Amino acid sequence: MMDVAILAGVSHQTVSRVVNALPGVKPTTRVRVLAAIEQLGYRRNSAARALVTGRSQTLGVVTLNSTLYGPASTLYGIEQAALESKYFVTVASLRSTERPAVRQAIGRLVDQGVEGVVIIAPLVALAEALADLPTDLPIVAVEGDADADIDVVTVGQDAGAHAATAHLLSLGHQTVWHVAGPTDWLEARQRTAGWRRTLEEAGAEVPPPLPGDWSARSGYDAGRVLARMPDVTAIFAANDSMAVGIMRAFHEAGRPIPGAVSLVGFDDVPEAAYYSPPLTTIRQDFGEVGRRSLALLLDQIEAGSRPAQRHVVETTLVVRDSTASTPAAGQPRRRRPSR
Amino acid sequence: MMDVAILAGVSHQTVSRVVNALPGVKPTTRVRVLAAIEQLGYRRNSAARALVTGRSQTLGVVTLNSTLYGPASTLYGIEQAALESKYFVTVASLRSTERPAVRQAIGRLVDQGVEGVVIIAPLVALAEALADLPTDLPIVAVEGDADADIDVVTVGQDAGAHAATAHLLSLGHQTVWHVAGPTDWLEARQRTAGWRRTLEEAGAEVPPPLPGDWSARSGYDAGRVLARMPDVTAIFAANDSMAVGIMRAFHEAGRPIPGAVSLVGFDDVPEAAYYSPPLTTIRQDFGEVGRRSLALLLDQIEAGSRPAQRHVVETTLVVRDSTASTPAAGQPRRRRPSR
DNA sequence: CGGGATCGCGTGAACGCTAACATTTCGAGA
DNA sequence: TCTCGAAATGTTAGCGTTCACGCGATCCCG
Repeated sequence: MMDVAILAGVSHQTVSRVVNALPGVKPTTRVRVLAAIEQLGYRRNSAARALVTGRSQTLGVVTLNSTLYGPASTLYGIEQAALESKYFVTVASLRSTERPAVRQAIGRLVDQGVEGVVIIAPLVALAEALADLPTDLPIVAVEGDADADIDVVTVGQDAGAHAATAHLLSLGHQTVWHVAGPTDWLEARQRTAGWRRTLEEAGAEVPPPLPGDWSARSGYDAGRVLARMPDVTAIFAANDSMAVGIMRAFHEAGRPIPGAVSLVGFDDVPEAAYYSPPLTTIRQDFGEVGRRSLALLLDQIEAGSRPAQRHVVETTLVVRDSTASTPAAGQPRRRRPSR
Repeated sequence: MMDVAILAGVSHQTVSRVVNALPGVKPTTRVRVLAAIEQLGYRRNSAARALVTGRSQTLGVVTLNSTLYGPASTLYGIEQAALESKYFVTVASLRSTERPAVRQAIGRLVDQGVEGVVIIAPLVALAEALADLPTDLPIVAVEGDADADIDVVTVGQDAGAHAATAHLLSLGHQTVWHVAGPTDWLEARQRTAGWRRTLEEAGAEVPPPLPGDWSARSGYDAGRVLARMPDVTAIFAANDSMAVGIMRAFHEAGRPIPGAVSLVGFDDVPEAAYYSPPLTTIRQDFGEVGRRSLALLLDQIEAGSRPAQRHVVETTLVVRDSTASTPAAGQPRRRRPSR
């Protein structure tokens, strides 16, 4: 910066004013400084700036497994929104779902000097892990516990699960079976709860949910069990990947979907419209989740402490071909993928 | 730090020595300092440290669309490896595939003070964009151009495409059709090239490749075209998502896979084993790509300038049920997903 | 028992920038 | 022409570390 100042024949402070676009610099000197900057290829040192201003222009994102469609999409949404607001995003992946792992990840980010953190780790254990955290650190939890005293952006899991279950019931199914996600994920619990509530309200029998871990493999395992049970006519899978496994298992068992069994997934991954059959599912707007999270986080950073807020991003039921009315209406509809 | 020093009755420099685990501190004073740190909840300021050391402990990752399975997995691999080496990872997504967008993204990261950059943006335009970059910035390109004078970690696209095509030919197919990825992606070009080479070497006819954009939708569109052509018996899709769309189109057309047509994908996404039919595909080890990229980058940072290196991560052909010998051998095999 | 090597720790400066204040320059009105 | 205030620019200090020294205490060996 000093070099630029000398070359432009001004003081370093004036250079600072120019690079920060502060007022009070005569246009002629401004261009002179700009020219010097250009000539020397000067870039301001962010570390020095962060040191003196106390702001790093960096946000942290803690994510459990950024390979899954949901977290990856949310991360993408956050990053795009951060770009708009001139913030950087640094990521920290969790190695386990244990409480110390969460603390450690956040600790790492704090050490690096992030101004705030978004946690995309919808774990039950998270609420506890957040308890013993520096309270002055702005935090937003995606899919976090509503009871915790922090900002939360959440997807309408309950409403989504309700929509899925009600859709199946409205098609005439006596009840709906459920292949659940891992029980230490809040989303999984909420989807299960929404499913159960809907069945109870409809006076339908509530069969035991089958355990899954989001993977197609676990869906397949659950599907093999369900395919052996002749009275199963409707299934709500807690995500699309498991639905794929279920479809596979039923295909192998010779029980057509939706001919014999109707199936609803959750997520609406980009491929969902092209599965065989095209999958009826609950669409989540992950991009919106990312944007809202960031907005909330920036608001906290600006405004300082304030009452915790809670945003809900609603889901959409996307009806495709994996659901049909019962009793099986003869030949399955065959139509082109809708989307 | 000064507060800690005073509380422990030492100088700030001794505190620095303790937090950096440098030798030359008597064990008794070390514990005293540690106690003071604990008591005051001291954390060292990374900005100050970065300012004086000139090292930010931060790496940048430029990615095109971190929602796709490949980039997301690679990013995950890089982050995990960076964690091992005590580095942070900040991400910068590209908004377009244009050359200035790449420069801008890297510029952003440099402004933030990253020590090196991994570019996961296998674009043809990338090689050019890299040309006018600060040469002293350590860079590794994932799937970058081999001709460029930078480190490259690449997947054996050509070998993978060869394996896929040769597998189909070995099953007795006269030739293999190809649904390609976007032409501005290097990977897409290389897969197409490997496919073409294999056909030519085998003396098979080379049909025109159909264009795609990685999405299931584009695969479906291509599949609808191919399904109308009775002489098509084997297809190589440039990724698994497009293969899903192709499967859908053939299903609708009443042409069974693998009964009438054999299909091979590329990537081996986690769901591939559970599609209907389970998809024969080329597995890519994205985690390994991430690890290697990071190793190369750290090596550059340590060693300074050195001749550009080139690493190839090989692929594996995973044979499942979407491929069969021709002429169609009657009933398709039905077996449980392998994986 | 003396002297040099080693150990343990402290002092001062510097990293590159911005905030706060001080100073100069300039134009307008009396 | 002089005065005065606003605009433009400069000066100084300090952000929290680490680095390069320096200095006294301790140790070992002849």
